[in-house]
Amino acid sequence: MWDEQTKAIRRMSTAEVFAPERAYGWEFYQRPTVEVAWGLLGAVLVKREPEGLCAARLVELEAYLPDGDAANHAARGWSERTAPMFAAGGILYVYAIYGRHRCVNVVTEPEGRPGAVLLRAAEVLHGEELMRRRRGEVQWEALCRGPANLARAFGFELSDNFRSVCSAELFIVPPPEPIAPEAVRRTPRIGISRARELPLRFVLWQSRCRSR
DNA sequence: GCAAGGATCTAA
DNA sequence: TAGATCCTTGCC
Repeated sequence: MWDEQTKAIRRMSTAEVFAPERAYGWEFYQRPTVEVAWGLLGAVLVKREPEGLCAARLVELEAYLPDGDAANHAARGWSERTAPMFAAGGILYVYAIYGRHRCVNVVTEPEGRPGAVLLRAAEVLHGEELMRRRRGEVQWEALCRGPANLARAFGFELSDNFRSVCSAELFIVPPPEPIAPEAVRRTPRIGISRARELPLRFVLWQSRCRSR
């Protein structure tokens, strides 16, 4: 069940898809969170490290807004944990949840406005072997399915807080072609108790890597 | 269906 | 400083 864009992107060469010069810059992230979320859907997260290159196409995201969003960790103001969200967009906010897990967000909006986009699922394009070393023997579809699984496959840790997503080692490349709005389904966010009604989860519905 | 388990927040 | 909470996962 491949959609056309997934097929297209898998045909492209490593150099075409994973070039840092094609990546989003600071100005992209320092905009309203929902706009950034739209721009990140179908985009490719790339992480270069000594052990190898990891790349995956983002297919499921959640927006956490700076205003009127009780589910945002930063809704009750600044804290040590949420400090990255108050910085200018274009860095990571990583937090621990339920003991063993990590969740990775891309910080949005200008400095002082705590917005973020949670990375919930992605289709692996490169680095499958390295990800399996971290995740164990799971199917390709499941490598980056679910926020904590994505974080683990990419090797993100709490120490990656404040890390730039506009560097040569970590960046996000826009989709080769615009995402058709009808390919996207918006739903309430997963696992939250407050602000359940807001349709801030964005899913490329055809993807076999979206969470269930 | 629910336990595991760590960091953080809140109330005291 | 104790107790609750939490943007989850995988095993029962």
